[in-house]
Amino acid sequence: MLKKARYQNKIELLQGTLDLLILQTLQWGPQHGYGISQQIRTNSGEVLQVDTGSLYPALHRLERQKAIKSEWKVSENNQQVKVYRLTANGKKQLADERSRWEQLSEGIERALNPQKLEGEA
Amino acid sequence: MLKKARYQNKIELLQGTLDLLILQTLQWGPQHGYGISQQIRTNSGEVLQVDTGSLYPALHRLERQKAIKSEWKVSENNQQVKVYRLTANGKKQLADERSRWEQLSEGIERALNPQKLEGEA
DNA sequence: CGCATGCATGTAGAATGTCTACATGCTTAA
DNA sequence: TTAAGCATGTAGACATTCTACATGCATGCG
Repeated sequence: MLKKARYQNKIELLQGTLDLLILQTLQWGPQHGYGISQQIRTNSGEVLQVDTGSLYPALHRLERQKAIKSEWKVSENNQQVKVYRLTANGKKQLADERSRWEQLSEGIERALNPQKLEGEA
Repeated sequence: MLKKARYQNKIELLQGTLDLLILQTLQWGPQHGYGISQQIRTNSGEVLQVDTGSLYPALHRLERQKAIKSEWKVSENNQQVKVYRLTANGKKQLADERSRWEQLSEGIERALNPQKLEGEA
C-alpha cells in the first residue's frame, strides 16, 4: 500500500470552493496572494490550507475572468507584492457563488440527515 | 459567448461529495443505482441531481474499493436491478467521509463568516 | 560577509471526479 | 407497434486540485 502514494488523502479542499473563498476574502479588503491564503487558513480555524499550486492558478484564472484586478505594491516587509481587489464583476460572482454554496451545502446536509417533517409548501 | 458552451454552469455537485452521498443513502438500506440517485434527489429537496455518467462510475469505483457490494435482483417493476449494500469497510468510510464533510463545510462556513469572538481554547 | 529563514510568486505535470452525450434493453400501457 | 419510464452502462472532454520544483528578495545572525 505504500506504492500508489499520491492522492490517498483525497482533495483537501472541496473542488469548486476555492474561488468563493478567495473572492470572499477579498471582500474584507484588498490583499495579496500569500495574505489571502493565510487569511483563509486563519479564518477557517486552521482547517483549510491552500497550496500555492492551487492558489496562484486560481488567482490568475479569476483575473482573466475580470473578477479581480491586481497591482504591484511594496508591502510593510518591503517586498514587492501583487495586491488583488474585487471588481464589480467579482462582487457579483461572489454573491452567485455564495448562494450556490448555500444551496449545495444545505442540499447535502438534507441528504445526509433527512427529516421527513417538513409538511408545508 | 455561445462558443465555449460546455461547463458554463460549473459543476453541479461539489466534487468529492458523491461517494459520501451514495454511502449515506445505502445506510438507510440496500438500494439499486437508479433508486439511490432518486433518493438523493428527493432527500436533498430536488437540489442535488446525480447524472448517470457520475453515478455509475462512482458505484463501480466504490465496489472496486470494497465499500459496497452488488447483487442482481428483480425489482417490483419486474426489472433486473443491481442492488448495492454497504460493507463493513463502507460503513467505516462513510463515517470518515461524514467527518471530513463536517470539518470542511464548517471550515468554509467560518472562512465565509468569521466571528472574531471565540476566545476560549 | 555569508547563510538561513520566512515572505512571496510562480510553473509543469499528474491525478481525480465530474459532466455531456450516446447507447442499450426491458416492461407496461395506449 | 410504439412511446414512455425504468435501469445500466461507456467514452471522452474538461476543470480544478495536488505534488513538486524553482526563483528572488529582505532580514537577522554568526
